[in-house]
Amino acid sequence: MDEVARAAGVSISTVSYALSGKRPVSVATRQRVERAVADLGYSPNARARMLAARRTQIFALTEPLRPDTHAPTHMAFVLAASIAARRKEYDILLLTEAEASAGMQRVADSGLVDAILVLDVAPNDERVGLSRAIDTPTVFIGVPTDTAGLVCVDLDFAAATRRAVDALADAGHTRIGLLGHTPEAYELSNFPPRVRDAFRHCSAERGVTAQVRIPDGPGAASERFRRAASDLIEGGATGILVQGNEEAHLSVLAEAERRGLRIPADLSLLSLAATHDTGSLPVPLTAIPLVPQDSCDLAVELAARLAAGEKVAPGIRLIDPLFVDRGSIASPAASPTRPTA
Amino acid sequence: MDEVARAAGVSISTVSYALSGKRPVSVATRQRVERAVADLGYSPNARARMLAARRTQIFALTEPLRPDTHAPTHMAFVLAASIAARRKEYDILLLTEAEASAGMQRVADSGLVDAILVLDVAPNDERVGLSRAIDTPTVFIGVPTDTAGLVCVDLDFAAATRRAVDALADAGHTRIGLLGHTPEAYELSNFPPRVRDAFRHCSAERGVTAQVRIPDGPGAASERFRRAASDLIEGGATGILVQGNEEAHLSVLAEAERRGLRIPADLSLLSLAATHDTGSLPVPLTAIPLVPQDSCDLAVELAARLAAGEKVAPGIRLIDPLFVDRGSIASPAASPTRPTA
DNA sequence: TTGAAAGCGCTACCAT
DNA sequence: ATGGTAGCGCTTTCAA
Repeated sequence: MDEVARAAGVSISTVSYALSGKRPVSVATRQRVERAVADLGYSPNARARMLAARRTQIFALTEPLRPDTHAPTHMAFVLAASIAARRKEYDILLLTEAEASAGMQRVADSGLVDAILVLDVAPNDERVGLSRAIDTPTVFIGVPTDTAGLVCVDLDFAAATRRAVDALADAGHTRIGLLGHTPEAYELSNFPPRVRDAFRHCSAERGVTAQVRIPDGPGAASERFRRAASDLIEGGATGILVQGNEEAHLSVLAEAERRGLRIPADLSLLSLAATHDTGSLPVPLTAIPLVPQDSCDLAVELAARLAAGEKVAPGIRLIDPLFVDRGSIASPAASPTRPTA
Repeated sequence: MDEVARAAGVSISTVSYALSGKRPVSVATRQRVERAVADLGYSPNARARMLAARRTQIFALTEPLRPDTHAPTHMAFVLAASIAARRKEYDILLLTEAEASAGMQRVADSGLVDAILVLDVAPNDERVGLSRAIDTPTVFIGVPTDTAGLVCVDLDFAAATRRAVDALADAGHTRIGLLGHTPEAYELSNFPPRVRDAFRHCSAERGVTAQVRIPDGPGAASERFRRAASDLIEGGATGILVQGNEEAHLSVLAEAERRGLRIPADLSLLSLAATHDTGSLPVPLTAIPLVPQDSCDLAVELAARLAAGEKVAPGIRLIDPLFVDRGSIASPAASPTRPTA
């Protein structure tokens, strides 16, 4: 930087200001600095900047990354967070230690990062308590049980579920089903219970009969999904809300095909809170998707503000659900007799 | 740190040495320092340490993360790299920008990281040229076409393939098949061609008839895999080397079941270079796996040495393949007439 | 609009 | 075995 200053015939502080723009610099001077920078191939030293500015321009992203987690979904969130962060001149440091708290504590204590983004939030997440104990601002992508004092971001699952129930009820369905998540997901993840409860609640309000079927029992995952879908259809459901990953969706479609049910003529389907592309399935599905980029954009926005020292009111920021119509919902078949396998 | 020094009644440099261990410190002093550290809840400032020590204890991990990449595999490598790095006191900074080179250039120029790990290496990867132009040490996990001057780490695919061919040939198979990767993988990834060529070469050497079948044509991925397996069996292959992800493996097993072929009595199967657990498939498969942790451990080891200023000879470090016998290989059925669908 | 200089909080060299 | 101290390469306050 010293060399740049000499080459441009200005002081070192003027170079700093010319580059950061934190102080007005005359056009002539700025150009001389820019030329010197280009000529010398100068680029500022991140380490020195970090120490002097007291910020690293790095966010930590904590994600336990258990072996059983659904990789594509997590990858989507990591990618989305990374993209959002770069837009605001931040880099992402990955924290994947077995004990999620250890890494968080470490980067907080050492001042290695300006803020922490918490992914894959469990209802009773150990990182919740820790975030209250450290000085580094923390933003949760997902909503744990106890949110006191926390900054959380998530899809508005209640609104999404209501919208989904309404879509089926509006089309005339009176018996609707929810294909649930796996039993474990109700323990480890934060939103499945919220969706289930909202589903029951909204269905009651709309006066439609609601069934929830969890994919459990023996067999491979696809078999459990298929069986769950089968049970819902047997139970009289003419419209089903499908949750889960691509495999779950494919299994439901496979079961419909097995029974010779056309979509949406014989069976209405709506994908709820999926992160994969439900438009490229064998039968494109109308969907209320969970868009990682939306959550991550907002989370990064809040993290950046907190890192800049701005006050951000604790609380839960819910993202409005998006409704993507792909024509997989219709009125239930007029005839009560429907073809079965 | 100043406070700790005063509390312990020593100089600030002694505190530094007591904590880093870079200079012998008497037991008594060390204990006084440790007490002071504990009492004051002191933890060293990472930013200051970075500037003074001229290293950040951070490795960049560049991974394009295209939407079409197989998420579970990439995730496995990211996790493995993270674990390996933490063992050596390094953190991982994720670089996933669309133009992989931009991020690499940036962290190199600013001195933000001590070394760069390159994942998902394409045969003609743009990061190869860049790595030669920057000062930051770089380690490739995968082998590009032009490796001059590079430090690369990878599974010894040639040895793995030879071992696989030998296993089938030793069991008495005279017609063996290779279930190839998808056509795109041969362009974007670096090892599929190596395996294919080694397969043909080794088969010729062993005097066994080799068929390679690429899963292409219409239909879903699983359908293409199934068809490829079917073609190999129709072609007379009594032993098949299975590559690819879990779906590919499942498809081959499904096709075998469809034809009523028992494994290994009627058909021998060997999984080659898979990153998922081939022991938990419906039929556990004998395998020569690709173990992300092995590659990442070695890569991190080399990166750490380079970061420490040690000389590391450029070149390709190949990892010895592991052979995991799960009993899915047997002698080919004595009778030339085998049941077919 | 610009410059001078005091840090930022450590590391590591030079002493003793 | 320990202490003093000069940087590391920036940012930012205070002055002009």
